[in-house]
Amino acid sequence: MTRLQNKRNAILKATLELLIEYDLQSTSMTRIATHANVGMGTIYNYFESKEALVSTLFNEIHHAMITTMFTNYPEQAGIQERFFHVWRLKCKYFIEHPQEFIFVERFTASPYVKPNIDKTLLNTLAQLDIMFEDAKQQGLLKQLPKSFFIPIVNGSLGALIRSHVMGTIVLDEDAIELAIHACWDAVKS
Amino acid sequence: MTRLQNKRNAILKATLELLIEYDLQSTSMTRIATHANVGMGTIYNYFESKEALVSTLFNEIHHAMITTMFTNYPEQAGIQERFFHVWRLKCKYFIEHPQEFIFVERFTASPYVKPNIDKTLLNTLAQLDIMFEDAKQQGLLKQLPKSFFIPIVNGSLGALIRSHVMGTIVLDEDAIELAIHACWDAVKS
Amino acid sequence: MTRLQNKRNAILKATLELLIEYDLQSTSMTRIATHANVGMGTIYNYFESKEALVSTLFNEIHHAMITTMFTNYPEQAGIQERFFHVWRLKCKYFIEHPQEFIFVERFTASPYVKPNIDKTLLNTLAQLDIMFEDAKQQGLLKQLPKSFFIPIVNGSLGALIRSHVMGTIVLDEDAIELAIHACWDAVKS
Amino acid sequence: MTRLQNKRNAILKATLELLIEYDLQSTSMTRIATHANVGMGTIYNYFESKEALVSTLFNEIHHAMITTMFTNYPEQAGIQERFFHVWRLKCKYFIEHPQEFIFVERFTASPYVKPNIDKTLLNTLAQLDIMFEDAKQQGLLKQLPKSFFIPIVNGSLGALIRSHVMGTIVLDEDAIELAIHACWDAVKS
DNA sequence: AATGAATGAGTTTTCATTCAT
DNA sequence: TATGAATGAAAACTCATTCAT
Repeated sequence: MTRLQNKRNAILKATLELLIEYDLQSTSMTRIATHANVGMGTIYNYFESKEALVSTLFNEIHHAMITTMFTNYPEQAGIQERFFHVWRLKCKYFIEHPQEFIFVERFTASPYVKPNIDKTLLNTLAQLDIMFEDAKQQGLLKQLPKSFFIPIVNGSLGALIRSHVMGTIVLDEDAIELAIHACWDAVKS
Repeated sequence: MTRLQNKRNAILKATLELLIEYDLQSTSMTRIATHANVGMGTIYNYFESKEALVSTLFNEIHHAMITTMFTNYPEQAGIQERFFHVWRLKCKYFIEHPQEFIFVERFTASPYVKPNIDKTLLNTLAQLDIMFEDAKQQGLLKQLPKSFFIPIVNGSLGALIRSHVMGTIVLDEDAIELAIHACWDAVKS
Repeated sequence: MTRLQNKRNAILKATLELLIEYDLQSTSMTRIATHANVGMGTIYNYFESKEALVSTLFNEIHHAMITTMFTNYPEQAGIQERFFHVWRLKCKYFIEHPQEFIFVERFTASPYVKPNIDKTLLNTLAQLDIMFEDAKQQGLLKQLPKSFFIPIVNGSLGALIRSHVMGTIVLDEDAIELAIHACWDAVKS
Repeated sequence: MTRLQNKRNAILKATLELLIEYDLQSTSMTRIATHANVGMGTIYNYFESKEALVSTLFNEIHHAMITTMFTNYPEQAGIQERFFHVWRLKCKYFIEHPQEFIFVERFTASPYVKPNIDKTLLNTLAQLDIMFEDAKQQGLLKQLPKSFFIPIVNGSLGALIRSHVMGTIVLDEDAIELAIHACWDAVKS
């Protein structure tokens, strides 16, 4: 079983590494197999098709990111503490996994990947809504529709992570705190 | 010449329309030609290759967006007026051109397109730096490296535009003002 | 147009020639293309898929055979004359086109080909029913269900043609007449 | 040994069942193994290759059919009795084994199967020649080359069996007798 | 300039067969 | 013996590009 998981993981890793550097079309199955040190046909023992492989990779990263964001989530703490917790972990996750960030950015909203968000994930994500709802109740937020807040925060931080990954800024721990603070200022009343 | 431009434009339009719905690989040159009501070989009278076609489309949209952003730019006005001017126009441009937005989002950072930012464009964009520099001089900005500000603002607004285009929020004129205001709060000290 | 038909015909001819000698699976599209003196992709300009190509070949031969059988069909003549006319022409058609015979035999009832019998063909074939119906009315036939007669005749003649094509018998014009006579004896009361 | 034979038979049965419904190429070894409730590699303990498996199946059915045809063969009886005996049993065999009929029809004359008619079988089949020779001696047959008679009879009956298996006619015991009678009329002088 | 049939390199995918367990 | 994951050769098919008209 360990061996099997190794093959599967090697294939996913190879796919990730190739796709952040090359085109989808020039990242051929043969190339992936070679890069993963695996026979070509082996990929098809683990994934139905190239599309399924790329989609699986996408969904696994997405899942890992969200799971990370809510690790040790202080459900009972104050708004700001919850706010900072979630986005701090998101930033850290992608700064530690820059390839995953590039990949997810590139394939979000691509017609090629079939997103597969399961119930567990949706339940987890519901915490964000609860947080913003609580914040609204306490009059902490700007007079904007609720659905505006996540894009505002996510958008800024995503763009900063991209800049960091591209090397145009350095997003260390201090900078992350300042950045999240800026996002908080953006949404707070 | 008008006829020729018509063909060229028809090809670009067809490419845009197909690429926001379909994959790069499944958007074949034949399909583009058919959709543009043009012979297959005709595309090659206007564009060197598929890559050149897609890159041209990308760069023309990019160019149009930036040109729009700085139309009637009040170079001598106050910081906030300049700040709002630029991003208001960006929002409006993409809300009026949702297909262009989707396309640009999808192909920014794709290894397939070759961005071609010319001098004029760079000069125009330099105005943003000037604005943030002026703002910093006047002590209006947070204590963050200068290169943080554009991602913060651009990221938020981009995400909001995406939400609007996807139909999860409505970004009308009032909402745009509020959103830019939020971004200003994010960067202001 | 002539050129185009030539390519199409060359492809069909090559497919026929290869399929009577080799397996379906070892008759690759590349092999067909080479044999037809045509580029590989060209096949796909004329046929949707390998399956479509083989099915088309099958249906065209089938069509040609039936059309041949009813050429100058003496609709008003006596039963025997009509009977001999049809089967004599079928025998002659396949003796002149042995490859077509082998191919049709091999792919009749194969799950691979999709038979496509159009209305015209069905109307033509209805003549057989009419003939046997007339014969029955005149009390010329054995006391057997009507649907037995065609298999009886067709089966015998088909097997004889196969033997001829395989070289174990010689089915010349005289032998054809004798064979059809035998078939007539089989069905006549 | 019984267990082993069971596996072998399960594999042959699975092959038969799949091949009458699906293509040779889409009837993969994996599919056969799954259908036979047997491990993939197990097939190769009993058969050298896919080709050997299919050929074996073909030859075993062929063997069974011929053996059946000559069970209790009344070597000393009159021509007609022998004639009816043989073909009656062939009809019955295939009506009781419709899958075998479809399979044999499909793979007779396929370049894929390697027919393997052993001496015993040939000796058995020689009885047919003897019967027709005797008939000829007694002046019972038409003035046709001897090699014409078997195709005439076999062809008709095969076509009738096919019609029965396809459901377009019903070939019950009475109909079989009438059909063989028709064949006798075809060959008799 | 406009066209689209022809092309074959390059891609995804299948599947018979092997072999370590 | 029985197994089925691993393999890669070989297949079908796509599609950017060319070029004769």
